[in-house]
Amino acid sequence: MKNKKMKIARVESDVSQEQLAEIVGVTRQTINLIETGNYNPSLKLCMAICKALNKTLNDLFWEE
Amino acid sequence: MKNKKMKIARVESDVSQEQLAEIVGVTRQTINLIETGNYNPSLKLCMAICKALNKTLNDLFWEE
DNA sequence: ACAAAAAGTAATTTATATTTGACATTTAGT
DNA sequence: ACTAAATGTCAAATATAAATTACTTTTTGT
Repeated sequence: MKNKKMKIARVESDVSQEQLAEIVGVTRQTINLIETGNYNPSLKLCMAICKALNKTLNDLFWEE
Repeated sequence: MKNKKMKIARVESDVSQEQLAEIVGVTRQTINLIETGNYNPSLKLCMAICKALNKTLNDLFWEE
């Protein structure tokens, strides 16, 4: 289950995986895993990513 | 940082910590930790809890 | 076409979420 | 007051998120 919404939001904000990683305090690989693989990030990390990209949890991580 | 919103939603749904734990497939202690302590649950668990309580991520876990 | 930046991926290690089991405290019903 | 259910909490073990290092592939710009 790729996270396409997060990737789109990141690209729209014009930041690279590496830049986002630095902003939220994780490594580039962690960001990449969330966008590409089946990964299960922590709530804290999800929140940090949302705030960095000016989105909410529902915007980036909610699925029906 | 207690999660009061989650506790309220759970009580409104009339389920105990133990029942919710069973529904989402974790132990009672994990549910208790989320409601009481400073805890950092996984996204998957947050989603499961939201669906069990008919709420969204923003409803239960978003903070500005 | 070429170089550089960005993205994908894998193996191993480290940090921490979650489990397990157990016990103490609080709450609700009679 | 008494009992049972629900909740709070702790220590130790296990599972897994995240870090680290390193390498390959794609994209992008010139």
